[in-house]
Amino acid sequence: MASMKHTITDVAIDLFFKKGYFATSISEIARGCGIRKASIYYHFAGKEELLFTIMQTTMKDLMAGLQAGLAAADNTESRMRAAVRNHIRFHLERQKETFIASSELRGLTPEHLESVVAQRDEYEHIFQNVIGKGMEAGVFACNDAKVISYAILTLCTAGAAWYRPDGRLSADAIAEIYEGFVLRGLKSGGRDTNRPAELVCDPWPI
Amino acid sequence: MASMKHTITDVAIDLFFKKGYFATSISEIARGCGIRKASIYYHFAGKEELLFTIMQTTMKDLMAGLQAGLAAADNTESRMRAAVRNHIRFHLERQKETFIASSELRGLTPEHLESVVAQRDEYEHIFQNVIGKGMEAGVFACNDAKVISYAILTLCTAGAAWYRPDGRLSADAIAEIYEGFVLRGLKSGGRDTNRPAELVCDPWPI
DNA sequence: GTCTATATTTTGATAGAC
DNA sequence: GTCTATCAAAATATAGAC
Repeated sequence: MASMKHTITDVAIDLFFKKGYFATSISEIARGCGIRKASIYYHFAGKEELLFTIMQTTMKDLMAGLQAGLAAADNTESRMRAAVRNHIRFHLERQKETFIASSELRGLTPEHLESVVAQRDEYEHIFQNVIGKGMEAGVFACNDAKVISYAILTLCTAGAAWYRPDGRLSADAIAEIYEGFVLRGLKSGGRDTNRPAELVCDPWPI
Repeated sequence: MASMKHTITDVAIDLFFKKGYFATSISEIARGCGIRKASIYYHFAGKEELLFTIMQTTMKDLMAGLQAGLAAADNTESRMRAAVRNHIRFHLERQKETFIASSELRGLTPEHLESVVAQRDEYEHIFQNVIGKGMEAGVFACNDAKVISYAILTLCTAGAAWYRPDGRLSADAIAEIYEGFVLRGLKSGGRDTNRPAELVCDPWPI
């Protein structure tokens, strides 16, 4: 059932995750698939195209999860919770691909880099919009939405770097802890809204 | 004043940060220093020793900053604030080195990896101790101190990946936003302490 | 689709002159 | 301390048989 193209992708994901993109050779990927390295070039133009394919698929699926989560939520807080939950869960459940997608951008050609960064920017923009709406509504502490979005996104993204599927806590348990931590951090009413509103409520001026 | 050994280290930090450890060659480092690649080997045993030196120095300085910050604070909250502030500020101000230290561990020999991981574990342990004390005292929401420590540490560490020294916000401004976000996330009294205390107050069982 | 064989380049590292 | 010269190994990628 599994095509060789699929097998190559899976082996590459495994090796790129374990050793890194630059430290992984075409020969190793071929060995993992039980074929010779020349055969790889029948399925992919080269190592970089393999990396690009992995990243593109990952970003597409990540975005789809966000859209689905947001569509099912009807107020600012539940939308934010859905966004955080999707982001952290996706990064734990598809750990290898998400880790590659966030750490191997330097392996892409300029054209492919531009394409993946565009996908990432679109995703971030939606995320920042949810945060910005919450700040405008006073549900979240007024702060710099862009920096806060980076904080939340990278926080979850880094989960792919330390998570162990056979570890003490399940992905669900971690997602619940993270969701609580992030939402508390966002909430207004605390003593830590320590900057004047007119200075920091400026979500997207680059 | 600057010795060649120092110059080599600086050039290597620059290139490892920009291109990654595996994608950087000894020739490139030599070119950046204005010498031939063979001369590098007079100062360092090889590329890996260069990486190890960078990482070791970075971890030592990071630890020194934490110790100094904690020594100047006298209660749980201010100790936590000092720990977070040191961590985020260090990762922004010494962006290149900290980025390398957190993303190029796979480039180390097993012996050197063990050494750096030991330094990192010691650092994490101190950090987790501050969090654990806050939870015991009821100052922080009772939660899994280990996971929360990973959340906070990776959150700040990732700052080295997106920070731009010439960007809209200074390292100080970002540090203040992060400190507020993290402390709010930690505080008890919110509605998000959603797990039984006896289950989650279990800081260090691996 | 996969193979063998090979071209080309580059790598990390060493020897020995100066 | 830095150089020239060189080595051996490994890399990506291609040509052409089957």
